[in-house]
Amino acid sequence: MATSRDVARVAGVSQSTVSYVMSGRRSISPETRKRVLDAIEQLTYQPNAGARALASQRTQVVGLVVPFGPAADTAGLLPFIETIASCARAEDHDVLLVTADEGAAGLIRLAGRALCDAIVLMGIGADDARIPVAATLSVPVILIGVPDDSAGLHCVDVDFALAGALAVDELAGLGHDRVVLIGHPAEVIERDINFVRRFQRGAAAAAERHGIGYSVVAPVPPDTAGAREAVERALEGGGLPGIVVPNSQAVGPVLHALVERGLVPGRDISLIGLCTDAAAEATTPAVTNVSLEPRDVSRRAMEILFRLLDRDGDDPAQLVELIPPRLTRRDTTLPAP
Amino acid sequence: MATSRDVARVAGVSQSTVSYVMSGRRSISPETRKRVLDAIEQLTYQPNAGARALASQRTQVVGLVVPFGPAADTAGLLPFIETIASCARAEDHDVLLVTADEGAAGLIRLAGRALCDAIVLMGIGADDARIPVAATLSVPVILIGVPDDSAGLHCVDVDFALAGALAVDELAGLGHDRVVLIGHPAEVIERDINFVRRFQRGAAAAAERHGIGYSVVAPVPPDTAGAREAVERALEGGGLPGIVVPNSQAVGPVLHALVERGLVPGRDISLIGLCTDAAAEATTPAVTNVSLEPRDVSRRAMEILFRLLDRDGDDPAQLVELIPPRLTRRDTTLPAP
DNA sequence: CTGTTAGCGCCTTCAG
DNA sequence: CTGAAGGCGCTAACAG
Repeated sequence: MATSRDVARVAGVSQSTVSYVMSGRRSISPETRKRVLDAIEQLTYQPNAGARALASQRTQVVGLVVPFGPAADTAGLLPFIETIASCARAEDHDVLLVTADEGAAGLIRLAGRALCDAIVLMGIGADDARIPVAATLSVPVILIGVPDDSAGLHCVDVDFALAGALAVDELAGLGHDRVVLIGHPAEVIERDINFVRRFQRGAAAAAERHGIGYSVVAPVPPDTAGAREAVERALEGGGLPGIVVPNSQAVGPVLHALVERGLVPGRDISLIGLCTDAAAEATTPAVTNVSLEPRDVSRRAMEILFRLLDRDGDDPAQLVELIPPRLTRRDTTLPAP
Repeated sequence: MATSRDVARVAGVSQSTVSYVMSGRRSISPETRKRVLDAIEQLTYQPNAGARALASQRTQVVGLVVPFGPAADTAGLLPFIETIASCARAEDHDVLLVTADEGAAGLIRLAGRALCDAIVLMGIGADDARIPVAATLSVPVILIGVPDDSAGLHCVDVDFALAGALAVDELAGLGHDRVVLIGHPAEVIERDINFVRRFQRGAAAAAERHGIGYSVVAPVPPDTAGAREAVERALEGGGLPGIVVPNSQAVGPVLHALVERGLVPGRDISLIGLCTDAAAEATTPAVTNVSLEPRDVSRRAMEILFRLLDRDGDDPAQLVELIPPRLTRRDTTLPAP
């Protein structure tokens, strides 16, 4: 495997000149520059990442801590990972994947061994033991998700309170005089992910504003039986509530359970899901949804992270950035009155 | 950040002794050993990954090339990634994630810059341009998936031919006199992933063995309309065929479309899906399935990879390893006659 | 504009 | 059983 010294020899220059040609950190005459580039091509030279990291103190790697394991959001994770990887590559960085089961130790390892220049931390709990550790690391950290106390770390997330409000506003506008949240799965509630509360708070506040009823059915196992029972309980209050399902997994089963009872969403009753647009379009019928956009959130997170890495760019002023979701009317809400 | 020299100074030994204590590559007296370990703890020393890689020529990193992008298997990927990450950690390695859109250049980068010691390559096409490149790299490569020509590289995959046979055997045993494959989505066929053909070949051969009819409906968009039309065409042949859906995404919609037509799977007709057990249990009703086990495949792939990395272990004899799937009877196949 | 030089932090042979 | 020393390949002062 060729080294920069080999390149230097072939090009008839000093090794440091090769380095400078590659980094562009000082001006090089067109001729030598060309000789070096030719030699690089001829030898198919590529710089050794370890050596470069050692000398420059920068790895060009972003550590990504993903919430795999039992409580993983079994599918919703991929768009995050994909977007983060592609944003990283766009800035000439790679992504080192670490699973959350290492806990805070994983963070310490990433930073302590200089495996990466920056860390993206996902699956944030309301009271996450990793946050205080993350705050002391020698590398910038961005959280995807918002803990109760972010300890001075930057966070990005969907504005779940707004999401709740959007859903309830829509249902109130359609004439429903009460709304029911067919809630999050047990595991999410147990892990005390903050967005559950944020969503519910936003929804409840909106309901109050509109002077309509508000209740929650949770937890809901995302299967047929769980959905049936949840629907049962949702309908108990009498009348025809507007239903909100803030749980991708449960949207399908809930739709099903309604149809089973002879209630056709979009004709007899309204249902709004909290899920990506792609997921919303895949159900039958397509569900009116408030969209989470993992790609937008990830992109913004990476923007902030790279701003943090550039010493000359100012730190983003806001510590917590909430990406506004949007509501898209599809086939499961009543026609406008 | 503490270095091994700091540790050496605190412990009152030479720097190389620190190194030997950590690697265990030569015997150290219990006392010095303890002094060193204490110093390490006191300084919370962690070795610098770049320096170690530079000196030892080993990065302790596995490169993972995933088929993100338009044609990604939108959810089925996660279990692979998760298992690969956890197997890597079990061998004290990390995972560097690279997306397939870099193509062969990504492989060259991974190996050429010494970013990793080994590569796992996923999303293998029947005639994949990356294979010949991968075969020339300076690091071991394992393919998850089987190309037409593996160029001497090791591969692991599900035994799709056996999967097809299992499904058809079961349907024949239940008395169906013809089977219909409601096939793979267009994108998979276009990319010419090998397993489509392998599955169909296995299924067709089994049908012939049993002397029953065999036909394929494809491509099938994994949505309601696509499923409806596919079911329509599947039923055209007359009688009640046994249906096989070798496409996780399509199982739900196809079930739906059948029910819409008044055909209850498990009572009026048989349907077998090709999907993970988890996915099979999540449908309504739970679908009899031939299971793909991404975790088993990934685990085996990592076993082989680490065998390839240990110079003393012999290379696995077989270049291509096919993991046998298994059929689990659930609620969408007719009771045994 | 270019070359020389001193490390970056660790591994590993060689001496003792 | 331990130390000293050279080098892994590159970056970034420091000299011209």
